[in-house]
Amino acid sequence: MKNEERRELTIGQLLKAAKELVLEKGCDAITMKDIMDQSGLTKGAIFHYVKSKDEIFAWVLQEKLEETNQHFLNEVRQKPATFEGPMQAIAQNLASMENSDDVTNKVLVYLLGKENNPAVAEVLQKFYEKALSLSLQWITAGQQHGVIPESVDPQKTSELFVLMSIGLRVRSTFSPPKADSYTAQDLSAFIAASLKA
Amino acid sequence: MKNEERRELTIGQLLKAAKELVLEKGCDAITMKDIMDQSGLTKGAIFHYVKSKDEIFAWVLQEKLEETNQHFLNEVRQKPATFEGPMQAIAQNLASMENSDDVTNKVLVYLLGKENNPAVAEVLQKFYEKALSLSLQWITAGQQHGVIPESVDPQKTSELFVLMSIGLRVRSTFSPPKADSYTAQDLSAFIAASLKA
Amino acid sequence: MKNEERRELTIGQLLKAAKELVLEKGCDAITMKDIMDQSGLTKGAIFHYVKSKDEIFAWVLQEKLEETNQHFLNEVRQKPATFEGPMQAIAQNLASMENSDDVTNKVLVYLLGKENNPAVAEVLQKFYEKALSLSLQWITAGQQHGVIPESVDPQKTSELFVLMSIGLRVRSTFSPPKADSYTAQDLSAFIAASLKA
Amino acid sequence: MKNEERRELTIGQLLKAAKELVLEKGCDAITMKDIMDQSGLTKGAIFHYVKSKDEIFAWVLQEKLEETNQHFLNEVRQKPATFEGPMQAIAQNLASMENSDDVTNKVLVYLLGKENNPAVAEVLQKFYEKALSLSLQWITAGQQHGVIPESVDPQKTSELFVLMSIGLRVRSTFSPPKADSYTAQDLSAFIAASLKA
DNA sequence: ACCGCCGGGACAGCCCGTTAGT
DNA sequence: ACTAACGGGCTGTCCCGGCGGT
Repeated sequence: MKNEERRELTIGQLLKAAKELVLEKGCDAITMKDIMDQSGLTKGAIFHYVKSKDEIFAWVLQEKLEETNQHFLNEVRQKPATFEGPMQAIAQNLASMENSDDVTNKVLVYLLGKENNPAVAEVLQKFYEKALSLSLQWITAGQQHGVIPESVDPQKTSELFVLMSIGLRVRSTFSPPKADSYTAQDLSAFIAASLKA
Repeated sequence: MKNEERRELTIGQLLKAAKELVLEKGCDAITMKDIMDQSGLTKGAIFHYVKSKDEIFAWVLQEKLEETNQHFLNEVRQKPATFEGPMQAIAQNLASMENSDDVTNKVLVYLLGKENNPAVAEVLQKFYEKALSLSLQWITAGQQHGVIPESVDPQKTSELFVLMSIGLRVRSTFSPPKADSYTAQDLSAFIAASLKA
Repeated sequence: MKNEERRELTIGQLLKAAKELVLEKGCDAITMKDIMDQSGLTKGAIFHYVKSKDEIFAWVLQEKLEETNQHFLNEVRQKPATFEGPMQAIAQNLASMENSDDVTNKVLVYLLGKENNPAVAEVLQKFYEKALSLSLQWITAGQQHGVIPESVDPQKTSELFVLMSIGLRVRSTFSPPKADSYTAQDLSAFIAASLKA
Repeated sequence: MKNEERRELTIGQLLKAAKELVLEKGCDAITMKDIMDQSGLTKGAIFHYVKSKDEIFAWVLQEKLEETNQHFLNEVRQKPATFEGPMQAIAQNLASMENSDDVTNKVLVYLLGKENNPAVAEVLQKFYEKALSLSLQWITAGQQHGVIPESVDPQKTSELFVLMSIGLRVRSTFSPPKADSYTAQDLSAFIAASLKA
């Protein structure tokens, strides 16, 4: 299957170039020419796979989404069912959300302004739902193992967490970290407190 | 001053047209031509006042910001220092944040992707700080009047609220309201609870 | 020969799709993608048979040309050598030439703008010569049977007829039929008169 | 009126470049870059005046149309009301119609394939109607001066002539002149004969 | 031979912003 | 203050070549 390989390779090049450029100059300033130069592909090759420039970024987000998903599935399997184990993973994840150089943050915020594009809207939708679903999984798992009290409403609580995490991501792109900001660490503490109540 | 009047009039037309178009087709799809047609102004006239298209949207956000500010200053002056009075105003405001047809939400999310533009970055910064400042004012005022306990950390708490409100605004633009979503009402309840603790 | 059958089938699909699309949206607006979708063939399959998009239309014209040719050969064989018989066939043919929804007209006019392409030029040439030859055949046949006087110059007369028929075809594509237009019927009368003189 | 001058100048450059290129390589092969290079204008400048590439050619045809019109109005005023005078002008005009290097012929045939474009359709319409109207004017003028018999139907006859002239123009673009072709001269003779009958 | 997918690159037209002019 | 000419970068479309597979 030679074609299959080529396909994977090309898409890999494309996504790699896109991620590099996002860090270098920010989504909005990236042109197709930038992507062509960085990836070594031509316009024809790129548009063979995507329908618009924005769809490239949607793919990047999608990829990140799958990485996170994979990462947490591993976490769940390996770690024993303590409270601190998953909580540490969450804290780590939240930390990346307030990093203004995080590709996911930049791409997410860029795509938010492009909900017109159905492909973008779909990915954003998925992103939101996946975040929700992961959050929900942990809470219910925690309740099953008795480390999170039954009094916690899994649905509402996880939605609250996701809402705040979005706030964190968005803030990272325009607000420089300040001394007295509410940090990811604060949020971790808040979450921990909420789940013990 | 005749010139002053004309100036105000022109800018009024511009902002009015922009807001109408935002509702009609979404920020990203709006072109200068759309704005020209809708406002009746020519390109030269528009660029006489703004430096870029995005600055128009920045102005819209700015305007909304001032409206909100004005509105809440009135609230604070008129209402007595009870807990429920301001809380009602907050709840009302939160409700508009989850309305997917709210101009402020749409413009805010659009501008988030344009932080490259300094003028945009500045307005976003102001927007965030104003929201923070309003939140902070209420909490400290509440504490002074003894309706909010001193145990509440004003700074952190208001940052948490703003973070969540941003999450709410952002979610409105891409996630259709669902039956079991965490709503603005839930958030109001959460805030009320937090401030009584 | 299985291959032979498939070949015919594929080409048939291709031409059928092309003709349908011509009626639907006009030659100029048709893209390869349209043809692919309509015919169910892929690009590779199509380009295996033709060298360029325009060649598809050239084939369509060619096909129409052969149909007409076949039709008139039948006419000539079946009908006795009267004046009215062939004249009726001519009239019928002329009528289709002023139909703005006639595929032949549309394709012909489209190809006229593509004489650069040698394959197209060749088909146009053939088209013109065939029309001329048919016209010539009838006139000389008529003269042999004594229904058309010898005073008529077969060559010049048939060229005149073809010239006018081209005018008719071309006009059909851009001029809506008007009350006082020179119609195909008028042209039939003119031809009849010319051949009796 | 400085702007007016610039406007005229720019449009002049544009049309001149277009006409040169038509002769050089044929309408269909001309790209925007060709026109930009030849005219010295940029894409922005060109598209400020026209909505599409085809509209440039429509303008060329329009210009030619007006030239012809002007030319014949002069003819009509200067020449006395003999039969041979105008007939000579007609013959001259017909001669240019069978010149395969005539810009008008090339542009006309090119535009015929673009009737989809409303701007093109309009110009073609005008072209046809103007040709008709000129023809009609002469015939009726001739009848008033008694050099053309009343038995000639002005409307039908002029339509016939225009139809044939279109045929002549179209043929010029794809059929090389042959020894025994029906020439413009033949057509002149035919017209002369028709108008004396 | 036939067909499908990957890939290339020229091209049109859109769109933002600038500048000369009124 | 306002207008209109102009510049040119950018996206996405489109036709087609060519390899790989059947």
